[in-house]
Amino acid sequence: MAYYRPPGPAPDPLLVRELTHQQDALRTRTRLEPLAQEPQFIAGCDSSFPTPETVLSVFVVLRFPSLELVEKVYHVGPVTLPYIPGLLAFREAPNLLVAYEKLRQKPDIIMVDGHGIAHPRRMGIAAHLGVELDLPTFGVAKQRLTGLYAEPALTKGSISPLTDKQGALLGEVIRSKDKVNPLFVSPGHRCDQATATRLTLACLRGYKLPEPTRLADHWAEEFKKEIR
DNA sequence: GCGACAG
DNA sequence: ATCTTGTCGC
Repeated sequence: MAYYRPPGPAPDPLLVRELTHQQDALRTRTRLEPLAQEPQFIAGCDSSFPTPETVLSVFVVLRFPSLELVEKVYHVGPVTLPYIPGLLAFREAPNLLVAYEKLRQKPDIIMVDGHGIAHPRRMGIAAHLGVELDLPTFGVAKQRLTGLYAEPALTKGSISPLTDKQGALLGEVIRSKDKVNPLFVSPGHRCDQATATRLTLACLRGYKLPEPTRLADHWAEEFKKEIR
């Protein structure tokens, strides 16, 4: 666990202010609603950094609900921003969008690794990507960014709400496997909590991570070897 | 003022 | 995210 973080270079306050504004503008375009129809294809995506200055973005598409891998693509580009809590999307989304365009089989919904509305300004990378692609998205994160919750029971399938200080629902904390740290699931764009949670559970195959994210992670590792 | 802080 | 060995528990 990251109890202590070594002090990194202080991000430019003017840049942070500007990006925060852009984030608020994007937020006005988000829509939380149930899926129009059951998905036939669900995508997973992941970002990794082969070197400090290059980002490798991966997209995988699985047939739903069989979860068989249909397609996998990647794109390597330059890193343009350091990691800043709350502004993750500005660092990873640009390159992810390029990778997305390489997909021949477009998905009906995307499971993003990171948060959806469970974000300080309700605009985590899942919501951000959803708006820019105008496609349904939801986030599945391994760590909490914001919100309060009670530890869910240690058995697979246990769920407890993630809320803000006023009690509004931000997402759900889900135990995806017995006795492993829970996942933080929240809707991004054109999706609601029930859908995000239902699809996450439907994508579990005995591992902590649901298949879209797990396979995206796996292929990111493979592609990393391939590009050297 | 102090602590928290996705990937 | 990334670096990086052995080790504890189911």
